Amino acid sequence: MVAAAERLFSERGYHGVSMDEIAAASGISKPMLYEYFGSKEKLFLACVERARGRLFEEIARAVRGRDEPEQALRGGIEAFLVFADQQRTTWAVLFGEGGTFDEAAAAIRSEQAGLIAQLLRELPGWERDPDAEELDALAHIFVGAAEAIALWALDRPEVTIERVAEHLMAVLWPVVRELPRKRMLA
Amino acid sequence: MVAAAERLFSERGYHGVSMDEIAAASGISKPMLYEYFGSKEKLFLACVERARGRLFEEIARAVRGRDEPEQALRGGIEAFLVFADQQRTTWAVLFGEGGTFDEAAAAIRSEQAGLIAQLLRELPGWERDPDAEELDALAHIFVGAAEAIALWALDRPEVTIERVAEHLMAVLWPVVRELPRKRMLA
Amino acid sequence: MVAAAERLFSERGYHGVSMDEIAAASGISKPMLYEYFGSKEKLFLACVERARGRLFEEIARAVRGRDEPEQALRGGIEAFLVFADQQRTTWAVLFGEGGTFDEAAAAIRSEQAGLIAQLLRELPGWERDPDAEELDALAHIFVGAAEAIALWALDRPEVTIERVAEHLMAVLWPVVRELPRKRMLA
Amino acid sequence: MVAAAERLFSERGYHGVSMDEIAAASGISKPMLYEYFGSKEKLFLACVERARGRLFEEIARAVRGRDEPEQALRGGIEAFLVFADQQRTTWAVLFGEGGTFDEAAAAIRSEQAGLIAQLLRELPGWERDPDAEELDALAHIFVGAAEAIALWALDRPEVTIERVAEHLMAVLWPVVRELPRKRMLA
DNA sequence: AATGAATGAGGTTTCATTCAT
DNA sequence: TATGAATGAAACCTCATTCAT
Repeated sequence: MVAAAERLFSERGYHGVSMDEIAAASGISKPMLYEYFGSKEKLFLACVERARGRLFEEIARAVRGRDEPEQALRGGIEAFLVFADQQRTTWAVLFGEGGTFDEAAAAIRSEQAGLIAQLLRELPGWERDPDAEELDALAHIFVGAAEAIALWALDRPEVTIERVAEHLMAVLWPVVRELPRKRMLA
Repeated sequence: MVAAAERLFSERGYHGVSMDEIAAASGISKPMLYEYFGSKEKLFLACVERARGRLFEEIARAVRGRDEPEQALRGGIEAFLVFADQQRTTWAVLFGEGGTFDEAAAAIRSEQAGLIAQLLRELPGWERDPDAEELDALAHIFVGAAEAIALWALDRPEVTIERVAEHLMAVLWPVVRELPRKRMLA
Repeated sequence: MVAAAERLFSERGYHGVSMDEIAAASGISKPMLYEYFGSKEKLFLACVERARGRLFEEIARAVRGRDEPEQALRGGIEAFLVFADQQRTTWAVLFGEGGTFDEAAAAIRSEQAGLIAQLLRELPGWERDPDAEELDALAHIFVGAAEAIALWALDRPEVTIERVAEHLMAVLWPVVRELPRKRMLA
Repeated sequence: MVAAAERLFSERGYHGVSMDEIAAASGISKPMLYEYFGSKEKLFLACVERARGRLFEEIARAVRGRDEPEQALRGGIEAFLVFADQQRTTWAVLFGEGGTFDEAAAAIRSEQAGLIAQLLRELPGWERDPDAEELDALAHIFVGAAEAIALWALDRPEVTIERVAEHLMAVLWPVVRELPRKRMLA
């Protein structure tokens, strides 16, 4: 039922869709939308939450299925790329609405980065204590890089998803490989 | 005159600002805004263009002022971080409006990545022919990573901008250093 | 069961309360409200009727309990003041809804004034035939004066209800005392 | 321009009139109403204010034109009665909206009673210091009595306005006449 | 007998945009 | 050239009211 809203939002943005349209596309009436979600903002957040849940699941599954860190990283990247294809607009709204969704946006970013940081922490062969700030910053960088390359790929349908993943791997893998061994900050 | 609009947009987003407010903040009347810009969309694009110009200038100046590639990279990163502090919302709107600004967004991304790619091309000591797609993809990754770390830094006022730059350097510098020497894709 | 509705209406006015709220506060479901009362208007009228009944009872009891007219008047005034404390909003709605409740409002006013007029008629020592119009007009004046002083008292919690009653007595008692003896109109 | 709104409100109550209707009746468009008044509540308050101003003027003129207190009182009463004929609904809304207009209602009541109290204070021949609370309470009683008899008169077109005024005089004049001479509270 | 779920209609408010001056 | 005044359209939201169970 929230699927229709999610599709519309991701296609035309938060302000590009009216509650009337969502109601029509959902096959229910507007007051029902309000009965269930309370407001347009909350409905949007429900869509975000749903998308976020799927994203996490898929990344986690892709990562935990592989034993080698390199394969795990590549798997996670590919899962993310597949996903980002659909949710570009939704996320840009979430992070760019100028105050309206700041709280939710921060929460999502935190959680997303938390997942990445956790994965980094679970790398085999740590020879030093992982530094929390370092892992956090890296996680955010990874996510930003992944989002950017996903966007880049959108404009280049001729580039396969595997090749896109390789571009990203070329940047991230050296970092991941060296991370357990030596501190990266001067 | 467009400065007021730029400030408002970057603070509260495209839909968070009305033409009335912009007119009031600019000290001119609404019909004048329409005389000069034609529509709200075009006014917004003018703001984006102006911001883009400044960003390019500042990054270019920061980069070209240093001889060592490592210092140049760091300088560019810092210039970007300073800038991103103010334009976060504007850019998210630009890239997330669901169709409205897609053309302009693509143009900006292209140009921005073009600048980075050009800088990479100008690295000293290339031992091979630079691959256009590779440079382009890297450039986008760099920009995405920089945007992400900038956002991360916004929530952590206790982290100095130099330290933020170092986190990013830790990821980007190895790539830049090795880039002229060997192809990164398998 | 209608008690909940009466409380809500008297607190927030006719339009300030929704049928949803009344149903929730009553512990029954909305369709039951409609089964029992038919419409919001009829439910409101039922509340008014209930309140009116209590008011009459209480005034009548207060008045008939005393033998001396002065004590009876004071008793009635105090009973009214206590009551008006709670029903202010309800009554204002009843009399001010612009057509919706005019019929019921007129009926209530009539009956209320009829009670007062009857009490005046029962004063001891009439030395002339009571004039119907005169009694009716006086009754309305008494009610209006009582409502006004009740409202005045609401804003002044430091004034005791006895003192409020005395203010009103100072105006009404001379009239009541002289009424049976001589015609008041020129 | 606010006249149309005042008429509609006084005929059908606050909730009985929509902004659409007011705009249509005023010959202007809805956004203009909002430009001028900001909200429906504020528009309603503007109507009340306008009516209040007229009421005060008319009462003051009627009262100050006569030298004898008895004539002054009668004049004020008649002015009020004429006025109340039109504003019944408006005022009932003002005083019965359950919180929305409480502040304005209190202000109006205060001012209205203040005017009456001042007139009482200006009675000739005070033989004691006027007691503020007493005057205030009396003023409110007077207003309430006047409103009630005005309402009563509405249902009885056969009763002339002069006769209505006499009914009220019969209650109020003895009080006014004795007021300067002796304290009325025990 | 009783209700969760549903809705048509209408409310206030705002906005981008344009005349008339 | 410049603007105060104006508006059509549409947004979000709520409510009294009714089915299907």
